[in-house]
Amino acid sequence: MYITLSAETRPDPGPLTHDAANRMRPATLLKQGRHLFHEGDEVERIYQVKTGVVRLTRMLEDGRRQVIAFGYPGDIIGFPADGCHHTDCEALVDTTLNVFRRTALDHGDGDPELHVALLKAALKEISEMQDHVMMLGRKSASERVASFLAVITQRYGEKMGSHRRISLPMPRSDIADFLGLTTETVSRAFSALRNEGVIALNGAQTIIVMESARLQQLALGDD
Amino acid sequence: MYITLSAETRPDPGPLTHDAANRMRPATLLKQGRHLFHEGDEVERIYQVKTGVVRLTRMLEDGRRQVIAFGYPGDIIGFPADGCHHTDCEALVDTTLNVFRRTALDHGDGDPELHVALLKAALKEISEMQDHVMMLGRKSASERVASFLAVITQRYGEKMGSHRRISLPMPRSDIADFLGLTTETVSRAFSALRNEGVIALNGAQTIIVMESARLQQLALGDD
DNA sequence: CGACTCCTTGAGCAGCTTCAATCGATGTGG
DNA sequence: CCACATCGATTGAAGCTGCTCAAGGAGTCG
Repeated sequence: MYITLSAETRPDPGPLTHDAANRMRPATLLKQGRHLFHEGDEVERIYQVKTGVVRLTRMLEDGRRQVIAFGYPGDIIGFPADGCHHTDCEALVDTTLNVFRRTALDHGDGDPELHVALLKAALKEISEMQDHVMMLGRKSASERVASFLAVITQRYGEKMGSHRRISLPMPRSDIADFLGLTTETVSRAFSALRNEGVIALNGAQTIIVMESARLQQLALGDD
Repeated sequence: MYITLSAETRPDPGPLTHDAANRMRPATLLKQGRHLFHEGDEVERIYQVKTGVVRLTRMLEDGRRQVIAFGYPGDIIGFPADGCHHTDCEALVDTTLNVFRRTALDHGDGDPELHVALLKAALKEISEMQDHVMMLGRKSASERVASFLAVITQRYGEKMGSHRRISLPMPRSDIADFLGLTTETVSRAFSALRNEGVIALNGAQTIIVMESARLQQLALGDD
């Protein structure tokens, strides 16, 4: 999950293709808090999130942390670069994953459709990452938070009459490390949105988006 | 070109593979200042920079700009997402490019090696982009500038005794938009490095790196 | 030489971070 | 069932980093 605002809804988060589904190993369960892999591990498998949410992080020597992405259902996780993982991956909630062999990237495991699908997924990831770069490089704190909420709402929000409800499985610190901010700044931005009536908070995890159009405006700096 | 610090030197920036080279169209020339494509254009071809340097940018409605990447020799440019370009691409100097059909992504244009090579290039781009995200999200201005110079030095610096020389084909404003800073901040960071004897400036475009080890320390926040 | 563009430097300001205290939800033991 | 401990979230106050605005310098091209 990166910060991409687009009009179209998310494609079916099911298996890559019917054929691809036939080739993959049975889904595995990753319990909340458990790591799927660590930075530096050799890449042996590639995963697609089936249900749940995972977090991809990278660290600097001195402990500064960046959340690279959140993996939501349908997202492909664990693309290798020179053979090893460059992020840690941890489950934010109990998560099930479809598993593919790494070799599927080289020759598609005899399944050209799978190969093409993986390439497509990689291209989508590049594009979404570009949005994330734009956000980190050029958007203000409040714009970043609005962007984050707008994307989650658009992709994963449940309709509730004219409103939408989203649940945030990650703590504020993960959101902060994703957006390049501190937890305090994220919290203040949430409060500001609440005070303006754009969102309502129901505990820290559940958010009612009252004015999603306004949220998208704010995400683009249209204030 | 993203901000990746790694020990190994850059692989041969020649054509993807011998076979792939045979399949591609003859190299084209893109004069300095000319656009290869614009944001929103339909993707018809994919390019590999042969000589020269290009700049990939993305804009926000209100004019804020982010340089997503610089394309140096060997880099693949123009990966599509839902069929169209999401960045502008402009040549910073006269540039030659190898050209591939977009369909090479779908079925390799009958060349499986090419298909694999493109996928590999996409995976590398994802990894480098992750470094860029880490930098924008968590590094200070001086660390970003040091990272930028360290990478350029490592990959493209010419040896000059114990020093290395690099030439920066892009103006300060492009560096600033790449690093998520302003030109003034970039300029100040350059001056600080000069005052500390880490680099020497020979005009604005040519830089002598006196202490590249120190530069890499600074890039990682080891000050 | 003069005009232009880009780069550098300075001064003041704003936004975000840091540090610190409080609040609120959750869970545990008495 | 309540008191209390714990952890995350929120809010406040002060400080710092990087931005804005402005002026001057350096290289380039007519």
